[in-house]
Amino acid sequence: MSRAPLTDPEHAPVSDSAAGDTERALAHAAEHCEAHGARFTKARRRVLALLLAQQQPLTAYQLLDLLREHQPGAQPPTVYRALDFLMRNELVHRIESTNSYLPCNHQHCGHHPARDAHWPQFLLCDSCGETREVPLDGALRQALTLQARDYGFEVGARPLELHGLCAACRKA
Amino acid sequence: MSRAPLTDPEHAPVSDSAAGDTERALAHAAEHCEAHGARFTKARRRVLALLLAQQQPLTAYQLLDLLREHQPGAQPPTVYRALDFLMRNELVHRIESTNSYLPCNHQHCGHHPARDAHWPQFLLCDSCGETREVPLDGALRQALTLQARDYGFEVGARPLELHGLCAACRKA
DNA sequence: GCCTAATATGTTATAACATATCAATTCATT
DNA sequence: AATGAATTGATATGTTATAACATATTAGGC
Repeated sequence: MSRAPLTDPEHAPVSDSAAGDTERALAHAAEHCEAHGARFTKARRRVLALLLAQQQPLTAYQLLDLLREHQPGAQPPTVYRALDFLMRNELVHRIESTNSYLPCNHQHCGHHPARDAHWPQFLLCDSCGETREVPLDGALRQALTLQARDYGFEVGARPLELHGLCAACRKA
Repeated sequence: MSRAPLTDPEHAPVSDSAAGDTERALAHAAEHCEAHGARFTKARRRVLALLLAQQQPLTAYQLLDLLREHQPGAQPPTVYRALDFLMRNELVHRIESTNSYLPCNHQHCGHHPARDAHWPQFLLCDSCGETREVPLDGALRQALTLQARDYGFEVGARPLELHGLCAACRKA
């Protein structure tokens, strides 16, 4: 897999609005953890901040490389533990088809008041790598559930990963 | 991941009907390859036979262990090359969420006259591990396509992996 | 039949992704 | 401060997959 170049939020120049978004997302994460009695430690915050600074999902080892710029002794378990914590707390998603991780955008899940319970869906562009998290709409959800029922199967709310072409890449 | 015990088609006793199914599937594969100018070699046949003898998907290294019973020098590339070939020729599928491989059942794809082009779907039981390949029905297919279109996204015909509970495990 | 180009396989090594284990530290609570 | 639970550090290892290069096999033209 070839992947795009990466950004370090504490070293690279970022737009004010992007930095503001990151701050807001970190503040939201801190609140969310507090509310659930989970400890949003420095290590966990740092990993989430690195993910938030990217336009694309990162693999665990890309994240590790970035982390080592601040924390040279970081090892794989450092990253994987932080990712496990963040995933358990619905702050990060894992994309199985690309072994990569990205921040939850909170559009699909319980953190967002207007949405049903967690059932995120990802649109993955096979051309540019864009990975977009969108809510699973009712019609699709129902179609999934019904088709599964034809086979006596009850589907769980695992993220769907839909590969294809994003709007920009379709034009080009 | 814990996995069920495995079967070696050339050593273990199997029912006549299962053996017959395997033979038919191998014959079908041979024809299919012939028709496409692809070489269905001994190595490839052996790997497909091992997969056909299982009730469940296998990982590449489980397959390697089985392969080594006949072919002690087999190495990872032996298995991965055979799997690549079999996947390119639509004879085997890879399940991304479990890093495992299983034979195509030909119910969903061009090999089967009554079906549309390749768009398999898998129902994966998180309790017993059953992995069932079923055709993606029209309603679900349309719902997927339409929802993606809302985001300017064009979905490709990649297999869907739906996790949940099979009928037997729901009862229990 | 023989040559040759293409395809497939053997072999070694390594890349890429992830977890087990145990010791040391930190933290919240008493 | 003492305790127990959660977290982190550190080392090693497990698991999944591919790169790179040598050798063997095969199909097709001569």
